[in-house]
Amino acid sequence: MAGKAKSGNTAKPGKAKPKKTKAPRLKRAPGKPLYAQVEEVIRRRLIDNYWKPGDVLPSEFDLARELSVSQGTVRKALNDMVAENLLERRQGRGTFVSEYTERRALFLYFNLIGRDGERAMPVSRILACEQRSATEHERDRLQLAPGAAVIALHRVRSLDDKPSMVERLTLPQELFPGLGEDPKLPENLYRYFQGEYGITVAKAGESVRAVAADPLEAQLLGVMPDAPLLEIDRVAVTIDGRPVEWRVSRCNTANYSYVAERG
Amino acid sequence: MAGKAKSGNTAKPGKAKPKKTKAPRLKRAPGKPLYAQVEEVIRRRLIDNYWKPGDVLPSEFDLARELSVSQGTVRKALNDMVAENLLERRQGRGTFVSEYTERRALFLYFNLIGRDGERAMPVSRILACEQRSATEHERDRLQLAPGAAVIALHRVRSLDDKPSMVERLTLPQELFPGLGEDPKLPENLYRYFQGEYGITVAKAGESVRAVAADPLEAQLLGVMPDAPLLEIDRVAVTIDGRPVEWRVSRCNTANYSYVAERG
DNA sequence: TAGTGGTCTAGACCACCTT
DNA sequence: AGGTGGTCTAGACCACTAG
Repeated sequence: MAGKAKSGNTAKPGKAKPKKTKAPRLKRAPGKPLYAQVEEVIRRRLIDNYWKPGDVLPSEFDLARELSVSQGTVRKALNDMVAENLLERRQGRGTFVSEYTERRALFLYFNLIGRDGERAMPVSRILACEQRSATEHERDRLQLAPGAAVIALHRVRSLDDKPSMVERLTLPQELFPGLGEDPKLPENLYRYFQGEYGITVAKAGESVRAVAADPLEAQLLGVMPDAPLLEIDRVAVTIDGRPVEWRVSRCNTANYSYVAERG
Repeated sequence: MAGKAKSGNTAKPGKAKPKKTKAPRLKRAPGKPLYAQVEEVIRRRLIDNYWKPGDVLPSEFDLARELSVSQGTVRKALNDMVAENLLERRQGRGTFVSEYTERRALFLYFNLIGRDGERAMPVSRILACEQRSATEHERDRLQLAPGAAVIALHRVRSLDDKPSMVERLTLPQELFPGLGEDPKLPENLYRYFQGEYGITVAKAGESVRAVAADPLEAQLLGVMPDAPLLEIDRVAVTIDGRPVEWRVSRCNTANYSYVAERG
């Protein structure tokens, strides 16, 4: 998965199916419950891109037969993975691998909402894109080896036509070869990562602070220097926990606020 | 539940058990699944304080017999409520109503962490406490009728002995009679609400912005006026969705940051 | 009509905790 | 030893979606 991928497999997988990690014939005992083993098998196939976002999985009965467990055990495993947002189930249709729909991207990974409670889709303008050695801080956040290369993006995002966020993204160069060459990147980056590089972002940790706008940010966002900005520091990781993106956003929260649910 | 309660029933309920909303003998059909009806019964008993935080529930079999459903249906209902943080299950022990332990309070409702990743317990000092008519904004947040009275608290909270947050809390006076008279309130307010007033906070919604410190805040926190502060606006609600506390915290995030998980 | 997931049941056995 | 929740199975029926 490291080479010079970039295939563009948004729709049909053709016939070159990636490896299916063989049918394991699960047996109980090893300390782990059966349903956990079922989850591991399915998770592995998601990681290996054997099943891709949008794909439909075999039915509960088929999976149960393949893995030599009961349908109820498969059901528990699938429902657990639904709770993790990895799968979606639709009655009468089947079980699907979660996709990065606009709605989902907005709801899961874009948490600025307006005074009216509406989420607005941002519009981005790239200011700079370079490829260079990772700084120590970047290596730390992305778990990279010394000397590793990164792609660094700098962009401004507007909400309702008003520049509202300044973002700096750092990506491991090894995982995203050629990404910087594309002058226009789509707004839904995580879907692009999945479609172009087979990299699926499964979750992200965010830490938020208040900071003062530096002169450049102030100019870009049309605020006074030292105006308060909300800084969102996010590391996005794949299903297997590898960090694949570090993003620091500085937002003018005069008209928008960052939301979270607790409990 | 409105009177002049304040009983102090932290441990034993004595013999004056609150009403148990009778055994309903559930039957399938009304559009709602059986397990959802089981959840409603249990939820109602939590709301009515028939079962209080720390109490142990009857076993799955006993509940199943009482409600005339199968043990598996009760199990699904209980597990759903565990996912909502309302219940906790311990193998070999039983099913318990969630308590506001220090750990739980910190983990669920205190989301400032230090650079080292540690959560510190804050120490509060009350600056003012008054009882007055709710403003329009307060009535809106707490869903109060015009003319309703509120208790307004103003306090400073320190982390590692350094004043780090200025908080304004607004509580419906009707729900917390006599609260202002207690000169020293405990650090874990939500446990106090439960123990003294029988009011259980089940979840909270937060919205976060960056703001500039006003002169008073700057003085209290030892920062320059207009320094950037993180404003956390939280409304806490009970199990049945009634808002019971509005809290606005303004935090110096020079040494702490607000964390959230996404996905 | 056939196939899917959703609900519900009944029963077996295991792992853990208490006594 | 007895009781609790945790796992696993097998089978029935329902609700929804599709062709």
